[in-house]
Amino acid sequence: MARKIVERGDAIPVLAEIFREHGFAGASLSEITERTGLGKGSLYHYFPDGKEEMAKAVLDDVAGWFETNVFVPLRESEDPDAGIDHMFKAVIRFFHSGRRICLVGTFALDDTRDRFASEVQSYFAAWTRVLAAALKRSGLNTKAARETAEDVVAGIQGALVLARSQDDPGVFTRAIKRLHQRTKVTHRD
Amino acid sequence: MARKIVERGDAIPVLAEIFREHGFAGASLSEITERTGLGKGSLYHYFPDGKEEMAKAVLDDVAGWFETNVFVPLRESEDPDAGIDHMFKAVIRFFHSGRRICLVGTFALDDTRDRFASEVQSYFAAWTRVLAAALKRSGLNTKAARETAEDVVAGIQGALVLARSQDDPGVFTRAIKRLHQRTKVTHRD
DNA sequence: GTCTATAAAGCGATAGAC
DNA sequence: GTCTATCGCTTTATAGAC
Repeated sequence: MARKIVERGDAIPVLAEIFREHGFAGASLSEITERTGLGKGSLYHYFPDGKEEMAKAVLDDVAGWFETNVFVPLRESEDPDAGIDHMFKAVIRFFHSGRRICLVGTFALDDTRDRFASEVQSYFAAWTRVLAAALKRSGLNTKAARETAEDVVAGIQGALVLARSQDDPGVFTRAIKRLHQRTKVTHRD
Repeated sequence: MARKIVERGDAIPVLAEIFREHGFAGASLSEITERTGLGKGSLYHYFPDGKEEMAKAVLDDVAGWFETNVFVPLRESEDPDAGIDHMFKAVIRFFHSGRRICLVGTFALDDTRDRFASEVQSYFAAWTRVLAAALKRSGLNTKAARETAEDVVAGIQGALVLARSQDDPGVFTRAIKRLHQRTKVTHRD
């Protein structure tokens, strides 16, 4: 079951899942040693600053994933709509169709945000900015593009909350479909 | 500064704020005794089951607030749009214009949800259901009403996440305005 | 690099005096 | 009802052998 941890990087996905499940405060080193299979010695060898450094590494990893799988396609697709299609597909995959929550979103809500303020801030700022640029290229004016981008990014976060509250991933996938649809409709006002 | 705690009910708002700031796992009894001004003796006298009972009391209080200030107006306004207007005003007030996060939303995201599954579930289910009924009365068909209600409730949650991530309440208030607008526009498809 | 042992502090919760 | 003292446990983190 548990994949072998042979280097620092192998631990990151496991750490990410633990932080998602328990939040930063609720994630304990004892569970981390258990699920990574690394003793405290190894853990502090790889992450000298302990839990905080582990969370930073996870946030870095998430940022990298979004850069590669969401932002680059959004920026570089010749057809902006294709980039947006790609984003929604990546988002569904990343959040396991609504069964997995957004780590950065959880961190944003409680006082964990203050610990990782710049990481949390730039994750959502980058996402909104890059999506707005794609929407603008697809024909929206500057204001409509920014507003729609905020609505979509917030809508995704809210859909994750709602889906988990109902223990029903369908809430997420249906919300995503509607958000996707809204990016295709030309502004009418 | 700190209001005097003379009975159990007086402690609830303080507890609510502490859980909002730190989440369930991050809220410590030492901070709770400090900020409520109640010693552990009094605390366990009022809440024999400790932290879990405190959180339950807070969730109860939140549910009651929404029942009175959101659900009743949504159900009983002769003009459904007036009820919806009332809801958005109440929401802005409750979440301090985006400076305060949703306790139930935070609880929904990590494993705290499992502890308070039914409270978390019914909070969002009730909100969505009552709002959908109002939207239907205002002219939307059943499906559109349910979808719009989900989009609005999720949109509010997401806007809280986004606003806090950017440390900018304006993100919340602007998103609320757009969500409110969407409930007024007749369905066009 | 990885382990075990351990430190020092904080945790939630309880007991019992008043 | 409120307090202090304390229990037993877990926490993060460190030290030092291998």
